Parts: sequence; structure tokens; C-alpha cells
Amino acid sequence: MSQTLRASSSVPDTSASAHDRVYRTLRARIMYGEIAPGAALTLRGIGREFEVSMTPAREAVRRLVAEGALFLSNSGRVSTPELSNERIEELAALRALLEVELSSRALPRAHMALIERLQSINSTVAEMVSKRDAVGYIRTNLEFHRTLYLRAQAPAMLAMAETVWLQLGPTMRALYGRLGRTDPPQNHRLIIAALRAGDEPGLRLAVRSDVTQGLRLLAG
Amino acid sequence: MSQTLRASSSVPDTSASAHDRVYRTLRARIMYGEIAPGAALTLRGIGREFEVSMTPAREAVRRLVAEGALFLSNSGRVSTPELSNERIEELAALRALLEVELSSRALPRAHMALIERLQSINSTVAEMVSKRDAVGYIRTNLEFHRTLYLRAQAPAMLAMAETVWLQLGPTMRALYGRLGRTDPPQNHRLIIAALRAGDEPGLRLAVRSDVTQGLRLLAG
DNA sequence: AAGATTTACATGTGATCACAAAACAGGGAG
DNA sequence: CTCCCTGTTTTGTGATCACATGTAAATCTT
Repeated sequence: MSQTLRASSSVPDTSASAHDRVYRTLRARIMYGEIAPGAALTLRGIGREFEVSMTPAREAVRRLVAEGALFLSNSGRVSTPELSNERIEELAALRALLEVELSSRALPRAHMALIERLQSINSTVAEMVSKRDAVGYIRTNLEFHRTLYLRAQAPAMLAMAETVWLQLGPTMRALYGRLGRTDPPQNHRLIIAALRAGDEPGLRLAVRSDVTQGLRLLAG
Repeated sequence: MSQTLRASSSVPDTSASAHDRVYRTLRARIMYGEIAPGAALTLRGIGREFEVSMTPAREAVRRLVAEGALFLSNSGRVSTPELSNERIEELAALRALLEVELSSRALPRAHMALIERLQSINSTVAEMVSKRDAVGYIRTNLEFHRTLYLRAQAPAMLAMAETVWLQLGPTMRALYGRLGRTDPPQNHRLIIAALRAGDEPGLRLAVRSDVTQGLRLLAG
């Protein structure tokens, strides 16, 4: 009953192995802030939830630890990381560095269809903000950025940016939970405007502001 | 006979778990270009070499795959990656992005002792070049960069840079093997001079040049 | 002799087990 | 009430096995 179907579709992304399913699910949970910082995970608990043995659970956890999404204590216990303020600022700087470059590379390839799609996603972001849905906000916000950066045709750079998102996931949840304000996605509108105008310096500035905004309320 | 000694030394960095030892050894081999691009690895082969079972070998390989150091085929076979030219250029751009920032952050903290240490490492680099020792060259060259970037006090950023080095490892070996020329580390001297003068624009330019130099001979 | 087919081997995946160590809870001494 | 000790439970680690699959070698057919 274990090995079901194998790649019935033509796209190669369906790996369909057990540890990959566990990995993807946990990764999404962490990236989108569904797990609080410092929450503990156990291999047997993961195996129980996904109805697999410890082996796939271990591989998924190892992979997430390698990506910085999970913290491994000295005794081998795994938990989602509690980041220090210095670490958060450093990761925010990394976001700025990578995503400014990605947006700059995406700019010449950003046609009208992409801009309309970004606007559509942005309205969903606003909806999530009005509903106070932190997880939904993080998810659609990152979808906004990912959609833009995909046009950069730089998969390695995008993968690095997603790794940073992953490391910030639990912390972002805690942040946007603390910040209950209905902050309209103003920077996103600036990004869209800069894309429309073909204004590269403006785009870089808007992306940098959007990426580093939510992290200011820590150092203060 | 399995569990032998456990942490006889007092330093806490010796995790002493089997998969970590395998991981570290393989990582060093890949990063320093001791394995050619496209070389195949097997879990049982790794286990035989390190005298462990398949389990630690699997975890080490998974971790390296997660970091992009190894390529996982559709059927699960692992091999060191053969990078396309686009991928190499993208990774070089990433090196430039990250390492320019790291050097810039290290500049205000670069005292005399660090500069002398960099000069010492640099003489070893020159020695490796004269001996046509590709692996030794890559190792000491990266040690030069790592020593400088450690002063930036940005561990996440440094980890990302090392991940890029890891992904480029086998390719760098192939590149510097093809390029047999005795290229003196001229850019390194520019870096040291800029550090001494406190010249940040010069430093950024020198690091960017050093990092992207060896990759030009591909696009041509 | 060349191509296709079948057989044999090698390899990755997941499950299960034994073991050591860490976390936990409870009870007793001060 | 607090601290320490001890017994119990939980948890990670590594080894081994069964199985499916992919690869390669060998055999057969034409």
C-alpha cells in the first residue's frame, strides 16, 4: 500500500516519496508561521501524524535543519528556532540583498500579465490583513514576492531567498501576531507602480522598504 | 562494538555522531574540489568507507542534497552536480552579492592582526598556485575569504556564502584544472590594500573582481 | 552480428529493533 | 518550601532487514 502511483502527470515535481511529503508539509507550516518559535517536534510524533515510521520523519527533519528551518539542540531534540534580534536583523538584511537583486532582474521581463497577477494577489493580501489572518497574510505576501521573483529566471537566488523566508517563518508569525494593526500593503503598491513605470531605482527602494519594514519594531 | 568512545575532548564542537563525521568529511571533499562533477556516490559505498551502516550515510547525503552540494536523480541516485553555464553565472553573481556585503561589514573591524593573517594565508595561496595544487589552492583561497568574512559578525550570511562555495566546489576543481596558468593572487593583494587603506568602494570592487574572475572563461 | 528481451545484481526506501542518554516526575531529606 | 536524588518514560541514533525499482549484463532471436 505504500508505493502508490508514480508520476502520472508530466511535471517532474511529484516525487511522491514519503519523506518528501512530510518535508513539504512541515516546510509549509514553518514558512507560513503555523508553528510558534520554540515549539518542540519529535520524530515519533511526526511519524504518528503522517502515518509513517521514524525513518522518513528523520530525513525530513534533517533536511529542514540543514536549511535552518529547525533548530537542533545538543542532545538531538528538534524545535523551531527562537531567533535573537541580531539574527533577525541579519536575515532581514539578507532578504533585502537577495530580493532587491531578484526584483531588479525581474523588471525587464515584467509584462502586463504579471503586473495584473500581482495586483490580484495583492488584493488577497489586503483581504487577509482585514481578516486578521496572520497565516493567510504571510502566505499570500510571500506568494506576491515569489510571483515577481520567478520572472528573474534565477532559481538558485530564489531558492536562497526562500530559505531565508523559511528561517524567519515562526518569527514572522510571532511578529505579525504582536502587530495587530491593519497595515495596508502600501509598499506592494509602490512595487507595482515602479514595475509599471520601469523605474529600477524606485523598484529597488520599494522592495527594500517592504522587506525590512516589519522588522524595525524589534530594535526599537 | 558500535558505540565506541563519546566526546573524550572538552571542546563542544565535536558532535561525534556518525552522520556528522560523514557529513563533514564529504562536505570538505566536495567544497574543495576533490570530487569531479558528475561522480556517483552510493549509500552502501559511503557506509563501507566510513565503517558505518546505511543510516548515517543516508542522513549525511540528504543534508548535502539539501544544501545543493549533491544532485539527486529521479531514481534516487546521488552524484555531484554538473552545473550549466547559466547556473554557474548565477552562483557567481550570488558570491558577488554576498561576499561584497560581507567584506564591507568586515572592513570597520579589520585590524592589523587580521590583515597580517590574510597576508600569511595569501602566501600559502601563491605557493599552492606555483605547485599546481588545485585542491590546495581552492582550500586556501576559501580560507582567505572565510577569515575575512568572519570579522563581519554575520553568521547567517557567511553560511549562505559557504553554501554557494559548496555548490561550486566540483565545478571549481574542473575549472582550475583546465586553467593551468600560474595566476598570482593579484585580486587578493588589492583586497588587502583596500583593507589597509579603509577604502570601502575599492574593497567592494576588489572582492567582486576576485569572486567573478575565474568564471569569465566559460561564457567566452 | 545487431537489436531486443530477459535475467541477475545493485541501490534507494521504509520499517522495526536494541541501546544509550536525556527529560521528567515523584518522593525524601534538609 | 526548596533542593537533590532516583526510578520511569520519552527520545534520538544506528543497525539490520524486506521490498520495489532501476541498471547492467547476458542470453536469445532474427
